[in-house]
Amino acid sequence: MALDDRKLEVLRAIVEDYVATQEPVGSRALVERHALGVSPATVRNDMAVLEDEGYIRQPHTSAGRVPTDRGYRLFVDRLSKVKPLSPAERRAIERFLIGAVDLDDVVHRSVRLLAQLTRQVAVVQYPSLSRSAVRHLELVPVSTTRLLLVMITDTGRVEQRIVELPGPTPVEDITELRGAINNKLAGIKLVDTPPLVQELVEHRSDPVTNAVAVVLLETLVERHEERVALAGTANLARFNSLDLAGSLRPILEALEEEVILLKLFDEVQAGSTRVRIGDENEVADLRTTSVVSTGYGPGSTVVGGLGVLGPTRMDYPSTIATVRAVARYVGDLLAQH
Amino acid sequence: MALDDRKLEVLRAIVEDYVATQEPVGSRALVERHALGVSPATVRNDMAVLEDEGYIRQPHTSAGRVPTDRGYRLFVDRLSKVKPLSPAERRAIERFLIGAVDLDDVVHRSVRLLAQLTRQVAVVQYPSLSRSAVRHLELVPVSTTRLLLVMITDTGRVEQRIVELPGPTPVEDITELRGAINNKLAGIKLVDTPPLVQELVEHRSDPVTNAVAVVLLETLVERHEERVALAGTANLARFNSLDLAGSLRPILEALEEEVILLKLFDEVQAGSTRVRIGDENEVADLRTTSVVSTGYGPGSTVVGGLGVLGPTRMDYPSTIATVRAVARYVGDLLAQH
DNA sequence: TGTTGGCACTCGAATGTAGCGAGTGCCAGT
DNA sequence: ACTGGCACTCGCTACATTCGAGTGCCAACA
Repeated sequence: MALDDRKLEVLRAIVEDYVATQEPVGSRALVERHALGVSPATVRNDMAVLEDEGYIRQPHTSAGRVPTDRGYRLFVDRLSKVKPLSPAERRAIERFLIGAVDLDDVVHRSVRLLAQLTRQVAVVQYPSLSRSAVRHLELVPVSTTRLLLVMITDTGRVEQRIVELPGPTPVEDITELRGAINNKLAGIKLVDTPPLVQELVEHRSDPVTNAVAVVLLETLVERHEERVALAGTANLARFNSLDLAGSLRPILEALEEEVILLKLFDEVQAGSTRVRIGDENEVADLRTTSVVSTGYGPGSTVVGGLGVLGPTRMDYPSTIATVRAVARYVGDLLAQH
Repeated sequence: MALDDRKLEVLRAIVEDYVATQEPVGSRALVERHALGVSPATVRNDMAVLEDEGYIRQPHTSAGRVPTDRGYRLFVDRLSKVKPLSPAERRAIERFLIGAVDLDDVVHRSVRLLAQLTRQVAVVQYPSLSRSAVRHLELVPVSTTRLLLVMITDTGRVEQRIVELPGPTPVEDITELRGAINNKLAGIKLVDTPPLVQELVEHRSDPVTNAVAVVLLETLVERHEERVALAGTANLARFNSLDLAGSLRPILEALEEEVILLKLFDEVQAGSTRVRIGDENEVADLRTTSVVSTGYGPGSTVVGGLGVLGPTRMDYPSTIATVRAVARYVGDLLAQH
């Protein structure tokens, strides 16, 4: 049986009320608060259908209805209009991000901002190394047999590693090698660098170049250096006894695993916001939560992801709007920088 | 009335049992589990005295006794011997820390290790900039009017800032300036650098030096760049309903404030472990918790602090032992590096 | 066919009552 | 100074009762 307009309207009303009040919503309350133009009895019939179709359910026999994951999904896909941010929120975003001095600062500020605006857990991925390009590589001698390799990317990220040299090496050699490396790699996307490093090694074939190249390749390739910032875990405690009953601990544990957090941004795209509701999450411990994520970057490119995580019972329209807005601002900021 | 030996013994038994079972302990249970050599009635008399003195209290009239903050304090000061780590724990520490590749890695690994071993919230402060010395300063041109200033400290920490130059500047000038700066500052404790930078500016007095010096001073002086790593917040959820009843949220909030975390390490010293129990904490939101902290650094110097935070009902002897052990290992690691 | 009012029914939450038992404080005896 | 005994307290659990929100169903109606 297809759902007619009124049934959809009923579903929307249920979702909105439940999100607002956090309590199962009954037929009477529904017709009182929403101008549905029909009696409670009619609404009850509609609700029975919605329940058959799996969009809502009853916690107990004599309670009101609560949306299921599937109900939220329908709501997000077809029933909700993205709620535009209030001017106050826009101002808050600008004020908060305007003073950022470097990349670290941008990331920290945005993650806190996001947590504050959505009152949920916020996650911001640092601009992904693999999606950036090399701006500059520096080799700094720290002793006669040790170098510090510093890589700066066009997104402002800085990575450093220690290189152990095979033996004492004059500074001039280092300087020369640095020149060669920069010539080869500057401006190149990180993904495209490894073959160039190989070329370099083959062409020069001396032990120092070799030693540097090994570490350099690690730095360029190793994805495990992807980093994320987290904020607002305290907001989880707000729900403790209700939606997330008892599952708080596993959620906190999951949030401490960088690997898991990175998964949230697996396939992010700029502009398109992704919503994963409850069971749609791959990570088992996060099945009681919803994740709203999107990509960000200068212009329409994507250098990283950001998003928020909260109970499935969240205010999707505002959350989505906020996540998008913050992503756009952060992207702009990176473009200027 | 002074507390005689047996009364102290009773207090110790109460603390140990309560920590182990998490339930108020009564006189009968006490004589059964500990070889006190006296009857429950005698113990009751002792307990009455201990209660008068404020070392223990009764949650309700007909319940057993629970240590107060003051009781824990006495226990920690006079009654507990530091429990040596098990070989398994020592091995775990070594294995966990051995593979660390850089400073970031060391800090991350140790904070996770600490959280895991103590099953509590762990906090590790990055080696404090103010306590380190300059190893090397690098100036990397990223465009004709922009430099990246990279500072490497002897603890392995790397700080970077962007410098906007007053106008296009030839690379040679930059190289020369770098040499001058390094001559002046290499090996100097950060605290002692500002006057030297002043000298440099006065001596050279050109606009480029000026621009660099401004940023350099910021980097050298600004304490707000102190950073901390956090792990094990999920462990807080274990206590939720019991010790920390309801206060979980404010605690999580406090833990998100770097400023507050840094306060935990305000006056840390190497070797001496500091224990702050309940009310002894300055931060109001942490009054239901205890903090065990110590300093670490190569040799007997201190470059940062680390510690754990948990409910006042914690296993102090093991926690203290673990915190100390990890601090020592991390210190050693920094010494090698 | 869709909508409505009415009504019996269900069941969770709240409230009240009673008994149990762990634990105490006190006291008299050794 | 210690101990056994005893009356007393009071939180906890179990059980019974009530209350009411909310439902499903049905017959009536447009």
